[in-house]
Parts: sequence; structure tokens; C-alpha cells
Amino acid sequence: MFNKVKGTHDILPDESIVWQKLEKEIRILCSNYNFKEIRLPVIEYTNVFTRSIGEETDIVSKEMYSFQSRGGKSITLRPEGTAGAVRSYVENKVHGQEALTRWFYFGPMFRAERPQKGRQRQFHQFGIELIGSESPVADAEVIIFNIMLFKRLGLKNVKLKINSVGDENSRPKYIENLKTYFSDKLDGLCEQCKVRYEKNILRMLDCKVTTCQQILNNAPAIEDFLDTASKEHFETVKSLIPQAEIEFTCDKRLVRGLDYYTRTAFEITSGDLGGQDAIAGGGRYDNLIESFGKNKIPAVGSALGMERLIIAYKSSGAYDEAVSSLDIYVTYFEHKHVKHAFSVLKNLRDHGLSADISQKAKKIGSQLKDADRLNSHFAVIIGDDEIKTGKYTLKDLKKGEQFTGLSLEQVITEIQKNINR
RNA sequence: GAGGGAGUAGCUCAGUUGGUUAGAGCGUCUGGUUGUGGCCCAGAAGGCCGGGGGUUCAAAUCCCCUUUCUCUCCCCA
Repeated sequence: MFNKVKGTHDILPDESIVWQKLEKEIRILCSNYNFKEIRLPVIEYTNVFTRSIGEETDIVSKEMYSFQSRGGKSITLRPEGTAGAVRSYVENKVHGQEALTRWFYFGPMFRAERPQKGRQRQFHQFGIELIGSESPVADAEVIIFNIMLFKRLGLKNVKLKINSVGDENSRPKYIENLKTYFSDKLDGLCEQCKVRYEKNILRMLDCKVTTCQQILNNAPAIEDFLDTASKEHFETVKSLIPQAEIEFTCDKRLVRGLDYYTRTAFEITSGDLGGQDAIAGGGRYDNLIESFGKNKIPAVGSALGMERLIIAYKSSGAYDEAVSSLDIYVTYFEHKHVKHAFSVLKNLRDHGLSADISQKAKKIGSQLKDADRLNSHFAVIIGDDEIKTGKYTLKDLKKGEQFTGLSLEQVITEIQKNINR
């Protein structure tokens, strides 16, 4: 027996039809918002991620699939999309071609985590990146895009939380302050918070342990450390989102797991997901491009988990069971008819119909049963009489009606009349 | 990395205090007479009871190990 690798998943046709629908809706909205598709490699040199995401983050420190190339260089399966997009932006000198870049991408991402509901080792993200604008308009656009997508798909129980995580001026001061605040309170904190205190103090803010929460309640808040420019930026973002008739809450404890975020951070959760409730997240990353060796170019972006989107979509109520279907199925009585049937099949397909044919000249009833199972709208029946006269028998399997004596042209027009695309 | 739950037919699951050839529903295949699907009826195929070891006269059932899936924590999308 061969098994799929732990945390990977086969998407069979019954499932891929849902993916296609969602991808189609997403593409429509992208064109609506003027985002253009980029397709990037699944592997990058490891330092693309370590430098941008942050050495101390969980993703980099314990979740990356890295290996040595034959030349001895360290290569990593991408754990997220932004780092590669920024690498590509800088490498292709896109900043010289356009003032503002609006990209979107789809694709598999890889993280070596323990799989559970809504979390796999190979998972798929859709993301957008808006590069080249420091304006709060850009932040608002990215956030609004995500919410509008969920509205378009009919998702319910979706909540938007936003926060400002500061920038290179305010964050160090804030972190310094947090350290002092917690320094004499470490004994009352959970074991993990003690580790976070040393490694990534901001993560302490969203600890769920109640004793930690009590201590956190009196902890200094990031907003008191924001400089006036950052404050103004955040206020403008907050004033723009309601213009799209979108509700949100400000969550002072919202921090993100990737180090590159500055100023605006947001997260969208769904009540339909269980433990892993974040369906999309993102924020501003004004210093990331600079760290790839370019001038300081500001940017905002977001990513959403496709598997999680599908879970939420399926439980939304707006979801109709997607079924594959066929326009016409070709049946024939005896083996000697197969050549003729085959040319009819080709003709039907040439007219753009989705058509299939029985593999064997078994009993016609059995062939019609096959047609029914394939969810075919029509079946054409070919035998001695039909071949002799060139007039076919067409059966409408949905209505249970049957037409006889139709020429091939009439067959095709009858089908085209009844199918809607 | 830590902790729960579960592996029996293609699918969903029964399986008594260990006791003969391991069951059901759905699905699949065949048939119910000549060239007509869905409903109905009849029949058939299909299982190393996840794998290995142990206890026993006897193991799907009890014990140990292992593996896979799943869920939770952590973290993230």
C-alpha cells in the first residue's frame, strides 16, 4: 500500500469542481479590483524566507521544508507567498515599470505542522499584494477586497479584526516597555509566555490562559506608542472601511506571526472553522522590500487559506452541491455500429458539446443507465435504422421525452436549445 | 512538540460474556426475452477485521508494539 504524505490531500473531481467555482469567483473579483496574476516558483532559496519572515518565528524556526540542492545551496518549499512575491518584485525591477503594483496569486504552500481540521502540510493560499503605496487607501482596499469576496460567496459568521502594530520607530519602544512591565510578573505567567517573553514578546498579547489575560489587561497598549503619522494612518484606515459598508472591531491584542508587518494588521475569522478560525489575514509591510536590497517601497497584502475558505463556503448555506454533468451520451446497439457512433461523437464535440460514448455495445438500457449516472441531459441512440436513414433518435433524459427522425443538425440544435451556459 | 478519538466490503457502519463458513444498507455487476434510464424484484462479485507480536483449545473481540487517519493545544491562512 502506498499512502499520501502526511498532511497532503488528493483533490478528486467531486472536490475540484468546488475549487474551480471559488477560483472563478476570485478571479472575477480580482479583475474587478484590478489585480493581476503572478505565478511564482514553489521553491526559493531559504534566505528569502528567513530574512523576511523572521528567524524567531514558528514558521522559520520549525515549520519549513528545507533541503540542499545538488550544488549545496539551501532551498525551501515556500511556507507563504509574500516573501517570494517581494523577491520577484525586486529581482524583476518592477518598481521601475510602474508606480503601483497590484498582484494576486494562487498556489500551494508548505508548512511542517501537525495536521488538523483546516490545517494541512501542503495547503493552498490565495493572496494579493499592493506594492508601492504608503497611503491608507491601499490598506483599506486590501481589507475591503477580502470582505467583499466573502460577501460575494455568501459566507456568514465572518468577523474582521484590525490593529496597528507600529513601525520601526514605535515598535522597539513598545517592546522595551512590555519587557519592563512583565519583568517582575513572570512568575504569574504560563510556561509558554515565559518562552515568548524571551523570544517573541508580542505573541504574549494573544495568550488565552486566564491568569495571563489578567496580567495582560493592565499591560501597556501599542496605540499609546504610535507616532502621530502612524496614528493618523490608522485612523484613516478605520474611516475608510465603513465606506464599503463593512463592520470591524479593533483588537489591541492582534499581533501577527510574521515579523515583517508594520502599522496595519488584520485578521478575518469565520465561526464555521473550529479551532483554526483564521480564514484570511494580512497587513502592511513597509520595510520588507528594503530588506531585499531596494529602496524603501511601502506595501500591503493579504492571504487567505483556500481549504478554510471551502469549509466556510460549504457550511454557508449559499453552497449548492456542485455536480458534474454532460450534454449528451452516445449509445449504440451492436459493435458494428461503433464506427458510425464514433463519427457522430466527433461531430457533437466539434460543435462544442460535452459528449461521451459507451465503451461497449451492451444492452441499450444499461447504456442509458450509464448516461443517467453521468448526469447527461441527452442521449442519442444509434442502430441499423438510424444509420440507414441518417435520422437519429434523441432522448431528453431530464424530461423523459424522445424525438425520432432527427438529422444530426437537428440533434445539435435541439441540444443547444436546451442547455444553458 | 504535547494530548484525546478511531482503523471491519468501494462508501456509511453493525458485530453479544472471546466460540463454527464475518453481516446490513448504499454502490457495483448480471438477470427479470426482441431497440430504451430513474422505481421495483431476484441473483452475484467484493474482506489477510490497518500491520506485527503475545495470551488462549479458540481472537475482529483481551494485552503490548507499530502505522495511518482524525480532533484539540501550540501556531497560522
